[in-house]
Amino acid sequence: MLSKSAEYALRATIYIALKGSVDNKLGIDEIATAIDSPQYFTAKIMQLLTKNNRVVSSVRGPNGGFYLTDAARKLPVRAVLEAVGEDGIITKCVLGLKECSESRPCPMHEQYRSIKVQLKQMFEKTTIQSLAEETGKGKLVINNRLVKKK
Amino acid sequence: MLSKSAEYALRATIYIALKGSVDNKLGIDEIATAIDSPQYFTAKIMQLLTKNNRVVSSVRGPNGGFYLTDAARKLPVRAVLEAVGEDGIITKCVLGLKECSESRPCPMHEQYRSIKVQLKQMFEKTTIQSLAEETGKGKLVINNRLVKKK
DNA sequence: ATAAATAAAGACAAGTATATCCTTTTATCT
DNA sequence: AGATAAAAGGATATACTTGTCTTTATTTAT
Ligand code: FES
Ligand code: FES
Repeated sequence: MLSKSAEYALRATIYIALKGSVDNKLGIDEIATAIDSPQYFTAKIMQLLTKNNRVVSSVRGPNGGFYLTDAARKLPVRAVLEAVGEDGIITKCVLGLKECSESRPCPMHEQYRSIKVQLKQMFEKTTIQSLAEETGKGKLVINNRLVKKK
Repeated sequence: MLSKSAEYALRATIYIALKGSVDNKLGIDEIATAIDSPQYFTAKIMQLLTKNNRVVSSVRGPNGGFYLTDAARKLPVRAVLEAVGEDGIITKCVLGLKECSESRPCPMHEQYRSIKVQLKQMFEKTTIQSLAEETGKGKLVINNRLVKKK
């Protein structure tokens, strides 16, 4: 469905939204540990997310790290996918034809049409902030470790 | 969304269902040309589809080629995905967690739940035959060439 | 039986994604 | 100013996917 890059990018962004802030920036080691991802690879992906401050903000040096601005929190999840070059999932044809359109539909287009719309809406109407909020309040998980019992 | 292998497998299978039969077996060169796919690579994929006659049937030698049995025509599209080892799309978590379940939901699970069900149904309720029929009667396309004008 | 056609199988090449490590830059603190 | 902490950037390694080519096995037709 999504590439590893996209998966890590989404998990990392959600974690940063949940635990970080301007005065509590998160280090790459903490992030990678929290979301069960390979640290150095995740660092590379963060570079894509921070390019031009598009999604994630960062500062170097002591007490540096990653955080999200208020504006970034309002971005749709799709922004994360775009940052890692993975938004094909909401644009491409299931059968891999160059174009997906009503005027040139593939055999699965009819069946897929509505699903594609819903995928699109899921990634465009859901904001980073709303995902983080859900995660904060619930029993939602963002890594592969066992859920802690109370 | 899907791998190239899966895309070619689906396009090839649909084409064979549409144009082939026991007494009109299709050669790999014809198939690859028809669906705009690299011939040798497609041949490899056909080997996966014909393993144990799971989806596609084949015979070698003069007048040999690929075709579908009546039983195969009734298979769900999912069978093609399984043959190429690509059915993760209907089983895995969007965020790449090891498990996708109600008891251990990721932050996107709630939003994705219904889409996942629909994807599953699309691949399980649609048969190879029904796709071929749609393709046969309509203006549906299965390659990247321009649609012929009448 | 021999020849020819065709898929199957195997070996390899190229490209892309994933992962790790090392060096450089920048910011902070003393 | 100097030391230190942290991300950014670059170089490299590994694995997987995609694509090509050659050889082998099998079937059919002559
Ligand atoms: S043309 Fe294939 S999904 Fe739209
Ligand atoms: S747990 Fe992530 S989609 Fe179900």
